[in-house]
Amino acid sequence: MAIATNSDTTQEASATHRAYLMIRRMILVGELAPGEKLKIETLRKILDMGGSPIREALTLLVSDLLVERLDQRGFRAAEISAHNFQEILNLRCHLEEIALRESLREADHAWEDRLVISHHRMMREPRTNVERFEELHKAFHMNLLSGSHSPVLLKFCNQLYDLNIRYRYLAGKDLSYARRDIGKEHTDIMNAAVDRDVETACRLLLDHYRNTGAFLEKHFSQEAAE
Amino acid sequence: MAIATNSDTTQEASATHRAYLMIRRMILVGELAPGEKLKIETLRKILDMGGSPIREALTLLVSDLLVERLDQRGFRAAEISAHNFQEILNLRCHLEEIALRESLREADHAWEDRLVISHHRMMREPRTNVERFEELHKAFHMNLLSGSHSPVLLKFCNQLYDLNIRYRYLAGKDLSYARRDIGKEHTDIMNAAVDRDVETACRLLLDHYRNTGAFLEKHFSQEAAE
DNA sequence: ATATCAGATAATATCGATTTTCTTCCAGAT
DNA sequence: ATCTGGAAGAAAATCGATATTATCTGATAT
Repeated sequence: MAIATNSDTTQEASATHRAYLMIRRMILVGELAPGEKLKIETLRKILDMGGSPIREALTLLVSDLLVERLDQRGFRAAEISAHNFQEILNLRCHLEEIALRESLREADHAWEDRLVISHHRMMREPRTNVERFEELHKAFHMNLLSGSHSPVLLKFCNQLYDLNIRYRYLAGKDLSYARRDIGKEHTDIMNAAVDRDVETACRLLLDHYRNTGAFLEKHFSQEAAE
Repeated sequence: MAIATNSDTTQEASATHRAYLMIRRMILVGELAPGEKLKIETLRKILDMGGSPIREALTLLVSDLLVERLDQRGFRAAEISAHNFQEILNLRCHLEEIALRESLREADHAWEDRLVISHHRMMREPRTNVERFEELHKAFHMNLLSGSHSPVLLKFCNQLYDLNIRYRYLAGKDLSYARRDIGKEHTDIMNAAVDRDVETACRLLLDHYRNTGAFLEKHFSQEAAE
């Protein structure tokens, strides 16, 4: 749940956890394509470990909805679809609004600090390292909600965030933030949140998501038409 | 996702799936107490299989929030708390309302058939076999939402349903339906749903949950006071 | 030509054993 | 008396091998 700020998490911890992080990353950024068969043997060679941690990592990813399990025929990267994209976007808007309202209601001093810091870090990060920026971007959005005392709700939001970001990667790393002034949007959201202006914060947050959503949707339609 | 109507699912399928169903059941009905350590070796003997399927089943249950994984110290049944109970109840109300509205918006003929049938089966079932009744009860509630074309949302509702039912079992099998006319409540909900009366259906459904919630809450407080 | 079946092949699922990691408990030092 | 260090034991995590199950291929029958 915690958003790691340094990325060498991959070195330590258990084989299962390493496998989980690496496979998850590969699916999110599209190195493993949607629908692609995930063979244990292949992954074993890539990750250099036994089958058990691989299987366990894949099992974890199944419940993240990033991997699908086929009866007794192994695993594959989850399929994508325009419908699924819309569903994720829609659910995210619903759940994050609930979480944001609760977060602002419960928010304390520590929450405000976390929010400001993560905003600052995100703004300072150059867009050159896309994955690094996305990590900070996610941290900011999750911190926005982190005042909420609903771990389950936060878990759902976290999951949906990842599912969504995957579509963003698949649409192409470069074009994601081309047009809009993303920086200002984030700052406005943060300010409304810090002011505890619930209605404005919710409106801005949902607009933020829906705009990105509409943008990506357009991209997918173009792609489908080609 | 499909609600099995016959319960001998336990015999067929993979070892992993059997382990999953059995451990899940044991946690839901309270045979495995909240916080209880789930040792692989112990479960191996009980379920008579190797460690791998057990681990995999436990991993699946972690994402159902029915099992907690402790760093490198194995698994245990998820803890319970009044706060967690309230969170589940609250989230359920939010999510099921979203799902019900969508379900009624999209509902077709097949949905209506499913709903009526599952209602009928639930009403016919004697309360003597609690687990069997709970299965049908769940099927009814899930069918209510099943018109929705949001598999992710339905998955969340399904998960939350299980988390909630666990508290009901823990509160004591007998007293769950003591006072209210549960039958009528369900029938009223179904009728409003079939009439596509969205507002009434939502109101009745949420009242239904909140009443049961308040009842259980009272029970837990009493228990805590003892 | 198409469909069906059997054998061969490949991949998964599962097991039993090994390695690693935590926990406990006791001796010795402060 | 309390704290620290370090074995011994228990448990989890992981590996390599085996048993199962699905898939592919080609031959035969329709």
